[in-house]
Amino acid sequence: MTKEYESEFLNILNERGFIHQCSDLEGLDKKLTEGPQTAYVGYDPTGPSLHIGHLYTIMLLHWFQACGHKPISLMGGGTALIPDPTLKDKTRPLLTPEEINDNIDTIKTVFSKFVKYGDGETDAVMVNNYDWLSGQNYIEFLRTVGMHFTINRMLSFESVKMRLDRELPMTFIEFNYMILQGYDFAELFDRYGCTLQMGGSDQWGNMINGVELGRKMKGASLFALTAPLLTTPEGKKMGKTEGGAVWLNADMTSPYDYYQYWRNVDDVMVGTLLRRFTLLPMEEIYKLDALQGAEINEAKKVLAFEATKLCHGEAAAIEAADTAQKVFEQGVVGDDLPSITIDTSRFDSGINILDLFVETGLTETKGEAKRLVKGGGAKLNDKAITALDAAATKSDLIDGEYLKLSAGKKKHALVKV
RNA sequence: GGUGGGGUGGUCGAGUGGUUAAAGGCAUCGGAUUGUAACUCCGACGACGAAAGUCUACGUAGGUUCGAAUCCUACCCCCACCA
Repeated sequence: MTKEYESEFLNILNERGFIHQCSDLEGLDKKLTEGPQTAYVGYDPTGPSLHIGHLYTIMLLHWFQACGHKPISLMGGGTALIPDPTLKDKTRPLLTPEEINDNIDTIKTVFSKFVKYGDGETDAVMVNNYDWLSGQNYIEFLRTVGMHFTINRMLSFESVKMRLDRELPMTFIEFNYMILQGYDFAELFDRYGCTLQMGGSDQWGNMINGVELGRKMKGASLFALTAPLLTTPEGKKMGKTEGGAVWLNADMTSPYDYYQYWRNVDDVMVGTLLRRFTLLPMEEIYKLDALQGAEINEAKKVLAFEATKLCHGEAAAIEAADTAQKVFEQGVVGDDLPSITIDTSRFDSGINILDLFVETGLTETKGEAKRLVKGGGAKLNDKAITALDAAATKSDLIDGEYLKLSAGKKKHALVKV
């Protein structure tokens, strides 16, 4: 394949499908060949963990570092205090600083799996914009930063226009979001000589503000680069599953569930996902992407394994793959299934099967468990449960050690004594 | 501040005194099919209960009524126009 760009970084991004928009591709390309650069991606800690939807920008940071540059992960501890109006038709409820700090703490642990932090020249750093936003003096801020923004231009941004066009309310606090985000870029330029901001394509408007502000305030030549948002063929956002988001923190989405998420993606997404979320060489990806029909399952296994390995480590990925193989291909019990442990004495009078479904987390409520039984999707040791008042007894224990409960064909859990 | 409109289940959106746990769509969950895919079809879809049934729910709080999401009062919030 011919190289389209001078810089290794852009070539990698290009062949892996990460380039959507750029403020100045040629200029950036040139800049990247001049030596180590610094780039950042901002994350709003509005949830307790990052999910798959954030992953592709983390990959951007990964590749950036892999190409000999310095990545910055910016925690929006300050901007999270301000609701981001982008692509939303309602104002997000305000978070408290405590909630935000808790979120940052759990989010932090994820990043170190994808980028290397430290004090070296190309080691990543993590910063929190609360540090420079919280102490801002309103009048001073308006004079130094506010002067550079015209309302005319702000009104033309998609995020604002959409609200106005649809006659939905947009509050003043939301209106300020883009200014603060723009200011981050200028600040990071000062602090780290950071000249590139990367992000999802939904952030384009916000990012462009940073580029312009940096030029106006600092005379800096800054770049913005966005990656296309991931959507399913039907245009739905990826990263959601029955239980909600697929989280990157292991205690919120287990490595096994994480593996299963990738294992079950839509056929047509496999190639795209392999490019974006694995580190496999491109030749290998081309090969996998060329598979047809049922063979695509092999590509999905590779995808699931590689993605899990990247996020949770090789050992966890092997275990998840092993369990999946046992459960789905051999029909035996895998070690990595979710499990609970209960006291043997509870078997003496039999345990209500519906309670067990709730306790294992396979269903949220007993009502849901009941529906499952009625619909024929509830199984105990792979045998369908037909009675709503069924009870599990000691004789149901396999090898006297455990029970296997299933909700549908794909969700299983173990009850151990 | 004034006038008018509006706040319904995860979401969108019907419903203006009883048969309304509340139409319909979407989302979700199961089943059939299949490749642990997509499409399609079928079923389920407030909680508790084996069931009968009980409880909770239509912005909040009271009230009228045998009976209210539906009527009245106050309050909160949103929208539009006016000031």
